[in-house]
Amino acid sequence: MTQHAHPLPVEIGLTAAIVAVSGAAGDSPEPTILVARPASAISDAALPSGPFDPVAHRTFEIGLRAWVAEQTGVPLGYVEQLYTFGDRGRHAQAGDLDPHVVSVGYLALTRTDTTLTKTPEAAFRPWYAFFPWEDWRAGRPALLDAVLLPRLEAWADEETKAAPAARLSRRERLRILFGTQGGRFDEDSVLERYELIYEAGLVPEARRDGREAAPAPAEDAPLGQPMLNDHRRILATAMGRLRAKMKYRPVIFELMPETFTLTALQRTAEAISGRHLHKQNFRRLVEASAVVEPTGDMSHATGGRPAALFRFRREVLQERPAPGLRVGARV
Amino acid sequence: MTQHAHPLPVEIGLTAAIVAVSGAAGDSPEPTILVARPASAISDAALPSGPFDPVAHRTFEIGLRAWVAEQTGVPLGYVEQLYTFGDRGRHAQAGDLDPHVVSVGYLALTRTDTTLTKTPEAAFRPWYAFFPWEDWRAGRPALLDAVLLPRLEAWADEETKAAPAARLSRRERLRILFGTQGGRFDEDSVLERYELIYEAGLVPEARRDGREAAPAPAEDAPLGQPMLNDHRRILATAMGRLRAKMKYRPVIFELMPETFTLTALQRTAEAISGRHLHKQNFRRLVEASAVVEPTGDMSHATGGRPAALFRFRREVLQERPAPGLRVGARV
DNA sequence: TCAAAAGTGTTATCCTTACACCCATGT
DNA sequence: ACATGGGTGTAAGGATAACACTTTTGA
Repeated sequence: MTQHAHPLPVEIGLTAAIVAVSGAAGDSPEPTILVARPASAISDAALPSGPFDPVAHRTFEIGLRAWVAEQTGVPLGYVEQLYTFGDRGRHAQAGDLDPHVVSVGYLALTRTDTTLTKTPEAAFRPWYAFFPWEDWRAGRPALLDAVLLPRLEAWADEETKAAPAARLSRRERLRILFGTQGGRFDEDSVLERYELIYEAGLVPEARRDGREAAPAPAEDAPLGQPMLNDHRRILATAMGRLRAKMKYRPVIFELMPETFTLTALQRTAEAISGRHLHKQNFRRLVEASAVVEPTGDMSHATGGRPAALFRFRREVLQERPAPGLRVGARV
Repeated sequence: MTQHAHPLPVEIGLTAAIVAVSGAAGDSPEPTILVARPASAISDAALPSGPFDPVAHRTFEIGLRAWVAEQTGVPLGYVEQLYTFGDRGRHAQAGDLDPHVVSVGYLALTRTDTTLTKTPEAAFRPWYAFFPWEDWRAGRPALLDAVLLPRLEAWADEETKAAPAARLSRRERLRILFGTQGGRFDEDSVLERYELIYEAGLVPEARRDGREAAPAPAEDAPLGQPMLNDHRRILATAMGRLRAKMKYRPVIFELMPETFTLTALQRTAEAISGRHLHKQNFRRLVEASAVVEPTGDMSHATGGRPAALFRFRREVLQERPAPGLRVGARV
């Protein structure tokens, strides 16, 4: 009940999931994430991460913006704190890792995904490279039925043979999170799905973490590219948060160019949410919410009939409490 | 881009907003919050807070549960991380406060609000004592029009005289957050409202923080009881999060006794959300969502016709992805 | 002239909100 | 008998989801 009785100093690291959309002006945009060391044969990709210096910077966010600007040159727009991780891996033995590191995860959005001049070893990579099962734009990902679900089902079967769970059964969680057995696939639950997969021991991160190997060896077909430490968990948190946030805040425009066509906006919304959206309903929704206004110009770069260009109406921030794109249509 | 280049040790404090509902079985439940030093003439109330020992505890949550159990004897049910505060007051000068303290805020729910044996100096106090403008159960709080809004309007007027804001104008934020000028009062935006009031310098916390005094001296009619440091901000975060969470997760049952009447459930939902709910719609909603089941027993303690007793159906967790009480009715 | 993409009009359904009335018990 | 709270049926309105077709350009 006392305030900080024993001084137990730890080190604070700020880890950022910096998201951009490549080709947001065009027809096939891809959400990308800034990684420090692009995955190679020898090392996993890592999110950019830096120490927090409480003397130099008054707040985390100021500190974050400072080192990101300094080290990568990427100008951050929207920034939001995600979660603070204090654990050294859920199944690590005491002393396994340095227990004196706490990392505060952040989601940041930027429009710049042009080549980075300052850090050649950092690059924007498509986020679905790390989460292939989250991309449903072209329908149900083949990976799901071919690899992921069979392994998860096997893992769920395991439980039935052993002790029945006190809480939610594995099979029920599978159904709720992946929409098996007639359930819906809720695209916002990125983190929960990753944690299930992690628990099942199907990603290398889990095995690094001291967890027993999964029934099927996952080496031969990695389920998405692994990342350093718990960085993929932070990215999953960021993806889920962005997908959810997009529906009630106009954050998507932080990722769009100044002007854009409605189709480009739809493709970007689809790229982030990982779903295909219904064209007419999307347009009606956008029109009804009055979040954009026509510039009067036309884009002739579309290949077919020229498209009207629009811009974000900043005034909506002052008009409506929740001016997001409440995309809901399944198809 | 490097991982934790310079060791800059800081101390981690865990601060918990521990919520219970007093009289959840009865007709006039009140949401309460555990405070360490009940507000007296000489000192502000404080949320229970303890240090995080990274050696003893693997995760924050384990550490939190440990010291809460040890020091207060309150058994925590649902626990959720809220936010990590790294700043030493938004307007403090460098060196003002110890910059080496970072506090991780938590929301925790408990059913126990019986007298605490272990810590006589801790007590559950109604949360609306700290946020009187958030209680709309008996209609629009008188405090709003009598005290709060006039001062906020004065603060908004100030701006018009000075430079116009680059972003949202004060008046617009007022309208959006407090529902002035025909807007809606969104009960989830507890934190945003508190931050506006704080920015306007209307709470003692803001003045402690080096902010200039508000136009009207706030001493004579304090706007809710102040708290130590930024604890009222943490409580505001907790209230907003609980109000929002209640709508898509069955967290309310963490605050209810094992069996309860539908009216008791409604009164509890009202107590938390701060709104009056429509009886028939609430009941239909509860029935449709199938989150409760009748026990078969009746409660004769109501004063009128006996009421059927219900219990939470834990199975809904396994059936529906978002089994909350989507209360939406205005009246 | 035709491919390729932009853009629109309409209807069915469900969910939300609001309405007013009857019921069972204790005093 | 009557006060007190428990409990229900139904209809209006709006939002959402699904439907297929016309228009305009570049090649």
